[in-house]
Amino acid sequence: MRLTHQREEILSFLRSRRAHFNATEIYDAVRARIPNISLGTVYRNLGKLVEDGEIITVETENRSIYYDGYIAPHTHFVCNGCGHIYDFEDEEHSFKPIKDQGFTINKQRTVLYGICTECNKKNKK
Amino acid sequence: MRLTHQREEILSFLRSRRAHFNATEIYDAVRARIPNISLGTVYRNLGKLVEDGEIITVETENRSIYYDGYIAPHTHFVCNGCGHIYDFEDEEHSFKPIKDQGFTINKQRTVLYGICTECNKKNKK
DNA sequence: CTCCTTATCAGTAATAATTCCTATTACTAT
DNA sequence: ATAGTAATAGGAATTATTACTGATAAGGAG
Repeated sequence: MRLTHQREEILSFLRSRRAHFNATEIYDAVRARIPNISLGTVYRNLGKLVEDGEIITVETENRSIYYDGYIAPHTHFVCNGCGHIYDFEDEEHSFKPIKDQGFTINKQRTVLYGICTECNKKNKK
Repeated sequence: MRLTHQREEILSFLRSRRAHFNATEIYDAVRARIPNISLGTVYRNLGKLVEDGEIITVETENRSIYYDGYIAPHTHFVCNGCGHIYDFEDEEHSFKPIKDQGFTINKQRTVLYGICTECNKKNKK
């Protein structure tokens, strides 16, 4: 995998921010540094970076896929009030019964939905 | 919420099969019984049924949303070999640290990805 | 440093999934 | 029966993502 300028910018953007972005948001952010980058390039590189394990995807009930430069296993919380995605430590999961049946687990995703602390405070007022 | 013929057929189809279907598959299945039902109607009713808690959605790394008539909390396993989605019991999760911070959790989704027992067997041959 | 191969690029067209719109029909309560 | 509301079929529109094409540039060999 060649380390192109475009790929470098996309990866460093995702690594520099502990947040979750969809392809369009990444496109807009990277365009500030590479004005004529195309959306197709963003998608292609995001795909390659995921394949390579440099970043991960977060699938939620929202329509678009979010990309995350923080790749250690963790749980996501989507706030249905403000839409923000929060990171939390994973609780212990062994998935032993599943593995014992002969299933190979390569990837694990947990997404919680609800209302975050901030939005809960606002609602009380 | 009116229990229309269309809504009834969609719901009973999902309840009768312990499997996971996307909107097009449900459309095709229900069309066998209501030939002139429209895809828009299928989507609208799926949305209402989800809102009402009669069915749940499963978001995966595949592009389309899957709908599930089995609403008790459970974990999904997506096989990257055959594409089949399996159901498993949830392990115990308290999410206590998250709740203690003032977050309200309304919904929890865990999706595992890997290779199922059947596909593992086939690969060995 | 220069050449060469080939992955990658920008730009654009195509596809797929989902949502929206409009005229019409069905149900409910008066 | 009538008015008012909710749901429908059918199709158009939107959104997210992928595929295609000729041009460009990354990285290795000499």
